[in-house]
Parts: sequence; C-alpha cells; structure tokens
Amino acid sequence: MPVEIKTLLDADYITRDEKAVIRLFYKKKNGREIVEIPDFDPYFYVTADDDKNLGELDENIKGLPNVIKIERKQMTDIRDEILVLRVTVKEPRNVPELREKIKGLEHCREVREAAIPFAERYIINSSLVPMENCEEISMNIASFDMEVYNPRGEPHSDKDPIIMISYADSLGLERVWTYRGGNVKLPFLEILDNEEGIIKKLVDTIKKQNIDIITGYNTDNFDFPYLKERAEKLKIKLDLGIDESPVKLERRGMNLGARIRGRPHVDMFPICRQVFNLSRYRLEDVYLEIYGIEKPDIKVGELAKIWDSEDTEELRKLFEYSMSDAICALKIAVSLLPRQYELSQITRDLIYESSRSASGQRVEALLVRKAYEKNIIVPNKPSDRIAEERSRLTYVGAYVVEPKKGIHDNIVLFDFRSLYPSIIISHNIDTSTIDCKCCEKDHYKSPTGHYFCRKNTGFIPEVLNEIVTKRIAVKKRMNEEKGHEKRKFLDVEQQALKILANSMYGYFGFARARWYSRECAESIAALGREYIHKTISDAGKDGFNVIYGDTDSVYITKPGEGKKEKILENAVKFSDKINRELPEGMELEYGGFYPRGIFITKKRYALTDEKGKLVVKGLETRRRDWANIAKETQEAVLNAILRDKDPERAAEIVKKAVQDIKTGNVPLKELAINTQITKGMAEYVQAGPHVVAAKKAIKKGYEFKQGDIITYIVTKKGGSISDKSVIMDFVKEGDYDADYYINNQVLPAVMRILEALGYSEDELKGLGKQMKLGGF
DNA sequence: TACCAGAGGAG
DNA sequence: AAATCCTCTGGTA
Repeated sequence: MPVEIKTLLDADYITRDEKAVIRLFYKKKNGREIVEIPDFDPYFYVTADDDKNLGELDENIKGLPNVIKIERKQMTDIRDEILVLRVTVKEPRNVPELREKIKGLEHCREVREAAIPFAERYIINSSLVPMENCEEISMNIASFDMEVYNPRGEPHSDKDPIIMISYADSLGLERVWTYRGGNVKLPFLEILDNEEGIIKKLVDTIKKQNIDIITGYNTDNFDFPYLKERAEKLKIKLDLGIDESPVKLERRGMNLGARIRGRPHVDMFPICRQVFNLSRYRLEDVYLEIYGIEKPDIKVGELAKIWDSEDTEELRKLFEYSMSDAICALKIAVSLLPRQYELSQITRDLIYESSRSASGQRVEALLVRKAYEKNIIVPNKPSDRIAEERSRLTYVGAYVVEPKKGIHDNIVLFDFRSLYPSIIISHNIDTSTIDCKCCEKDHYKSPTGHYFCRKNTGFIPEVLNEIVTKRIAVKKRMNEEKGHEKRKFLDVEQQALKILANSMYGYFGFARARWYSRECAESIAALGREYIHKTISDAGKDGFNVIYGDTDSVYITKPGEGKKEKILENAVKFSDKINRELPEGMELEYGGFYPRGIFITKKRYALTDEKGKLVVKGLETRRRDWANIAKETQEAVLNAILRDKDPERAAEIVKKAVQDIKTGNVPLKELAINTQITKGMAEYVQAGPHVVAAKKAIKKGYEFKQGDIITYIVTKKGGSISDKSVIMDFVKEGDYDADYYINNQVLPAVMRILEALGYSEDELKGLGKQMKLGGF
C-alpha cells in the first residue's frame, strides 16, 4: 500500500479525563486529518551530584505526587557518560511544580529537559518533520488586512471600529468588506451592514475557503490583537482554529504572536526584516523590493476624514488601497513561505515557531532534536543572571587588515569558503572535545591555548558536518535538475542550510545558548585569524601586495604586472599552494577580479568589476541613515572615478548636487534620513536627531516603539540639528536646511572619496566655485 | 576639543 | 534574545 502523503501543519495537546492527549494537525492531498496520541506521557530527567546517590534521590522523588514512573538511563552529558533518572509524570502541568520540588532535594544536581513543551517533545521523540511534503500538497494561503477608524491619530481598539477588511487567497478570491461605500462599484467590493458583519465575513470565508495558512503584514502585533478586542466587544467568536478554537495571543519576548490551532498564522513582517536589507520595512517597501512595482498609497492620517466625508472618489481610492494591501501581503507570502517551509523541515520545528524564531533559537531547535537522536542529555538554558555574566565576558574576534588607502588597479580577491563552519568541522571544536583527557597535551594547540580531541567527533561538529554534507548534495541535485520550479525549491533549501551552518559560530558565543562556550567561540576566531595571517604573509612572500583583508578575505595586487591574464595565473598558483597546506574541508577560493578599487578605511571601500558594475562596502551609499542625495552623489562620484576615470565629471556632479540643494528644489524623498529607535524612548541617555523627531511626533499623537524606523528631515527652523529634525510626514516640500544637507551630508560623503585620492582639505574647500582634479 | 552614546555596517 | 570589529555623527561638558 502506498504511503499517503501528508504534511504536519501544527501540533498541541489537550487534557481529556485528566490525561494529556497530543493532537497532530495534518493536511493531506484531499482534506485534513487530526491524529490523536493518547498514550504519550510527559517526562524529564534528574541528574545526581554523584552516581552513588542516585538510589537515595530516586527514593525521594518516588514519594512526590503525580510521579508515575522513574527509570535509570545512561546518557551522554557533554563528555561524560552518566546515569540519570527519567521521571515520568501524570500531566504536563505537573512538570513545573515537580521541577521546583526536585531541585530542592538533597543530591539533586539538575533537573533537565523539563522546559521542552509537551507537543514539541512528542515531535522530537517521534522524529516527525513539520511541513514535510508540503511542496507536493498545494497549500491554501489567505492574507487579510484591516483599516481602522482613527480620527485622533493612533486608533484605540476599545473605541475605534474596524471600517474595512481586505482579503486575498491563493484560490483567487479577492474581497474588500466594508459598510459604507456610496455608489462605488468595484468587482472585489462587498458592502455589508456593519463592523460585526465584516468580521463575521472574514471568519466565515477563511473556513469556507478551507484555508491552511493565514498570513498578513504585522498581523501579530496589529491586526489580530485589534481584531480580537473588537470581536470580544461585539461578542463575535474568532473561532478560526481547525477545532473551532479561538485565536490566541501569546507573549513572545517584546512582541505578540497570534496562534491559530491547526491553521498556522505566519506574519510576513518579521520574516521580511530577516530576509531583506532595506531602509524601511513598510509593506510598500518590501513589495517594491520583490516586484519592482510601486503599490497604491494613501495617507493613513486622512483615513478617518475620507470615511466621514463619504466622497465617492476618495472612498474608491481607499478601497483600492485596502485591496492592494491584502494582495501584496499574499504575494509576499507566496514568494517567501517556501523558505519558511524549508527552515521548518530542517530544524523540525512547527512553522508557527520557526517563522517567528531568530537564528539562535533555530540553531537550538535543531541541536535539541539531534541531541535526542544521539542520546545526549540537553543542557539547560542559563538563568538571566548567568546569561548576563556571560555577556560581560567578551573575547577577541576577527582580524581586519589596515587598508592601503587610495586607488588600486587589477585587484584579485580571495576568500576562505565558509571559514568558521569549516574550522569547527576541521578542528573538531565542541564543548565535549575541548581540552579532552583522552588526547595527549602535546598535540596541536589553538592560539587560545585550548586543544580539541582527535579521537571522537564532537556533537556540534557532527551536526554541522551533516548540514554541510546535505547542502552539497542538495546543490548537486539542483544543478542536475532541469525543472525551474524544482530547482528553485532546491535552491531555497541549500540557502536555508547555509544560513544555519553560518549561525553555529555565533551560537557558541550567544549568552543564552544551551551549548554556550566562550572558549569554543574564541578558539574558532583565533584559528580564523591564524589562517588569514598566514595567507597574508604567504602572499607577501610570493610578491603580492595585500591591499586589504577582513576576517576571511584578502584583496591583492601584483606590482609591476599590468596584464590581467598573467596576474590571474600567478594568483591561482598562489591559492593552490595555500590550499595544499590547508586541512581537509578548508579552502581558499578565488573571489573575483576587479580592474579598479578605492580603499578608504577598514570596512569602507569601493570596486568596479569587469562589467563596470560598482561594488560598494560600508560607505554612506550603503547606509540607511544617510540622505539619498548624499548617497546618490557619492555613488556617481565613485563611478566617475573608478569606471570612467573622469575626475572632472566627479567635480561637476558634486557642483550640481550642491547647486540643487541651494536652489531649494530637492524633493523631500531625497533628503529623508532613516534611523531606528533601538531602545525604549525613556532609556535614551543621549537623544539623537531621530529620537528628538520621534518625541515631537509622539506629542502630536503618533506612537513609536522599539524597532521602529524613524524617517526625518532636517528642516530650516531650530538651533541644533536635533531641534531642526522633524518626521517627514509633518514637513512641507522645500522646508529643509540647505546648509546641513550640503555640509553634513553631500560634502562629507564625497570628500572622503576625494581625500583618499590625495586631495587636501583646502583644495576641496574651493568646491563651490570649481575644482581642479587632474593627474590621477 | 575630547569624550561618549548611538547607529549601522562588514564578514 | 548569533558573535566581534570598526567608522562615523551629534550631543555634552
């Protein structure tokens, strides 16, 4: 009989007759399935201060209420084989109380694995893979978005109603539900009686359309909390769960998570923040990034006014805008969800979890599962106090070469392929292998003085090797695959594996990690420094000039050699020689040839490749907290100098930008500066312009929270720069401080380039009139 | 002018 | 709730 294809969307447990029953929510090719597991009992482990005291500890635990069974088990604890007690208890809710009681018992060293959620425990122990096969089962995905009445600025869910809900799904249904529309006729528009009607319509539609995954943009922290409060007020059931259970809001650190049983809710906002590097992360910014298309926009500040005016044309625009929000969120979900499916499968974590977890949590989810497979007892998470202590202890990281400043020609780049992962594997770096007793102390020591076992492969190197091996296999399959769709899936998979592999080093140094080891992190970094130092020194011996290098890369030139072919020939010989001496699994790779480059300081430089394409690192052009006018002028100057070798034009470009600013015709869009609020407003010791601008906006009814990006303009009015800074929404075109944008934005950005060419401050001061830039 | 807080980038 | 290294700005004394 063929195995039926199904995918695990969600899991939880319910309590029935004082017994926990695991529920597994599957989607099949046709229909759904809820599998109930009634006979899985919660358990945790207890370790003793000494093996000989295990019996006494056992006796003491036996007497505690709700303990069903105690067994002895041999397990690996970091590097030791130890005997532990496996304590099975009646219900999951008994675990926290028993943990506390047992912790206080004599001879108890630690209670372990007591904080692993029950349903997750079952998934681990049964080797289930969430979202497995999901590529073969078509998922019904729906997104929604709400517009809310906001006559006083920020809306408040206790009094301001939802005025429309837009909905789009992968089956092709698109709707805007509202209850005031004048005579507007639009194919997707449905006018219902009231707020209650539109909320009920959303709930009914999701059920009727048989939706498997619900998405939206910022739905965790706005739409669902708001919807939930409105529904409660109107006494409407928000029973979106497959089992008709209501939407549940969970605390997740500083944020909320809206959980829907059996029908995963995935908020695309945090995912977009992880995936893209943008100046801002509004829906329209992300949409523009993916599809290159501008989304219709309205000013949300005028939303209430439009609603009250009942102006047909304005309402029509509002409906179209609302519709586009749901459609954009759906499109973003369709393009990014495959990545989430892969992450879920690789880390074997439910998509609700994996779509909200940061890289440390993802690594840890994977390690906890691999530990179970290998009979390793999982270390506990550190307490807040321990985590804080750990963060205070820093260590030396990567090495950065002081660049040879100025212009260079015919530059060759080499870098170590996956330097840190390959060091962890090649040097077997792990908490179980560090300074082991089984290996003699005379063998190779890392620069930190630590050494790593050569007999037994450590846990993390083994897991990492599995990831790397799998990635190689996936890449191979991808390259052989002809079908475009299949190829894309394999590419997403190999990228997900790469991200995970690259997170492992950071995980060692992560203060809240279960497998934290500053010594391991430090050793990896130290070995990295050793490899790059050796590469630099060998390059010098072979007659190369090392222009720059950072962590795992070197930029080199060959003095006295003008022909590209000859340079590359020599360079490849050089890297071959390096590679012959490297341990297996490590490789110095050719990274490209650049006809020209300019190096300013560490981590700040620009190159042109052979196609004339500009590559900029670290300079203002790459930063979101600089105005477009400065970034674009700098980029144009770089192109003029590097690609066109035309410094005269560079001077013209600067002159024109300065002129434009002076005449007052530069649009605000070109002057906006984006800066993130990285802490609570009250915590600022020193308020920068973005904080001051935000505070002014708050006085006018705006709300900002940690993580929000402030877009502000330096206006004419005020003393200090902060005084002059105002949120862009409040600024009229033309109201900007020309002086600031010339002297604090455009000129510093371009002068850095020109100074690196050997022009003195004084020469450059004459910029306003003319600039003589000959002879380089 | 010197120093510090804060931000965001590189790898 | 991944690490460190690094540059640069604007506020403050």
